[in-house]
Amino acid sequence: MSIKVKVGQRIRELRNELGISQEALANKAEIDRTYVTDVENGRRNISIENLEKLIDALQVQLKDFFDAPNFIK
Amino acid sequence: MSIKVKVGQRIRELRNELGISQEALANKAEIDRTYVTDVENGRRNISIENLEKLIDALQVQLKDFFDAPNFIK
DNA sequence: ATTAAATGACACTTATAGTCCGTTGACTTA
DNA sequence: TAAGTCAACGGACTATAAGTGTCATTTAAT
Repeated sequence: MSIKVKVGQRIRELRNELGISQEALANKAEIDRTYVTDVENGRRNISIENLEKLIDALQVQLKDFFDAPNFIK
Repeated sequence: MSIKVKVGQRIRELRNELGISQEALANKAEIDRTYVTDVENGRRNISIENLEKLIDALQVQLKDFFDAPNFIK
């Protein structure tokens, strides 16, 4: 599975834990609503700056974002 | 400090631990040498796919890459 | 002091990241 | 009936990352 898909799944997982919509997350992270949809569905090769914005909005540390079974090799 | 700079510093740190040149790392990750220079110096907003290539080449897990004082908020 | 390896700086093209407008369909509540 | 929220998706567009070339500078060894 590609890193894009893994990142998307993890973002969706954490967003659902927060109980907020894609649009709410997008607004919080100050990125486009349609872009969040694409990222969650593994269609975007997101840059580190936008990934940081999303992870901040999801209120987790970078290291904890990547501390999930999906990312371990 | 921006995430770009932090990522660059961390890559340089891990590369030095491995004791390899920028060019050797670039070859391992199948990325251009000058691109690695730019990333290490915080001049590139790297994508998750290229970051994964570099982290793989540095032989660390994503979560361990971000488990450094620089990245903790 | 000269050579060679390693790194830095930066301009440039092309590929694609990311935005903005909208529509559609599934589901929910009134 | 609607009327609202939400996610998925498309098309057109703009901004910028990817990728490369070239020359300058540093560093270490001879």
